Amino acid sequence: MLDCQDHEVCIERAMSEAESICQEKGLRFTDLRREVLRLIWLSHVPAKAYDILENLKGKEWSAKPPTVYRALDFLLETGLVHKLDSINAYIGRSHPREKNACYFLICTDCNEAKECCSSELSDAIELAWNKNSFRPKKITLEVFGQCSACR
Amino acid sequence: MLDCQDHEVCIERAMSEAESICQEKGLRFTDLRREVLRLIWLSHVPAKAYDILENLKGKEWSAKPPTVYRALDFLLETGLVHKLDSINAYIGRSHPREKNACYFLICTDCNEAKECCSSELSDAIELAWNKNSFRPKKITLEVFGQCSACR
DNA sequence: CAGACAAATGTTATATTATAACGTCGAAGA
DNA sequence: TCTTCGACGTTATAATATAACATTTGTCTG
Repeated sequence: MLDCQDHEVCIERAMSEAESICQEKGLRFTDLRREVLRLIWLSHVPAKAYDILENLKGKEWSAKPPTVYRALDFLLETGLVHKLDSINAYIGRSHPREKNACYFLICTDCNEAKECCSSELSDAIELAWNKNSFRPKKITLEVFGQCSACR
Repeated sequence: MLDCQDHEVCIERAMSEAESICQEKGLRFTDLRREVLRLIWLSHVPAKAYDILENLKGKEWSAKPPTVYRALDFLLETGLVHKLDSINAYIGRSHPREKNACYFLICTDCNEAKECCSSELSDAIELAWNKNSFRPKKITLEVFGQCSACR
């Protein structure tokens, strides 16, 4: 389900974009945060916190749960990753500078997740919520099904 | 945020509809399942599994986690409740006979959740996914924000 | 550069959410 | 009646996440 031609290139682009964003915002992109972000991008399926934790062990970090969760909090706040609530997993954000709400197609066969940022859809959603006189702050939209590769 | 005039009436309608549905489908609506469903409806905010567990204790049940989770599994499968993945909580389903996907507006102030079944919205979603040649099976759409009562 | 402060990380413990595995019992059908 | 299967009891543990406090490191200021 991956769209990119060369995932290595894709990861490097994401990493260097993260560098710039942190620099611009005056945030500290520490080795730990860098490594956690890289591990998330390296995974071809959304990464679970405790899997990241396992991957950190044996490297230079004293990896305990808070180690990972704090890095994840930073990455989420900075907009560098998304959390998929329905599966408790984390995925790299392809366009971290864009404010658009994103949606996810999660394949129940191969477990890959595709990030979608159709504004067409977010417009429909905004409209529907306005009718309910509800002021949306955060949208969780996760669709489970079968991706084209798995049909 | 509750729409109903008299929540007691609302609960009784939900309970008796659940009775009919189980009878029609030949499913056993046991006392435990009945009580768990009632506890979910009694809560004015989405009910957490371990809160339900606490409420079962002191009644006639030997309440352990599996007691509750098994009842919840039954209610979910039978379509009598929804699970809100983003907050790990359960809410009664207002129209258990309808197949429509439902969406939720969750107020970050009062914690109440409103169930919405706008087909307009689900159509927009279906369409968008079709463009991605993705075959949806289950949709999780949960919107956090401020409800009209809390403005 | 020293000192002070804040932010990041280390560490220990525990909270919260959920399921596996196996035993017992009773309702419903053969 | 027998038997079978589903529901529930019970014990244990897995999986996800955070609280609270200690220590280290980076940065700013003088």
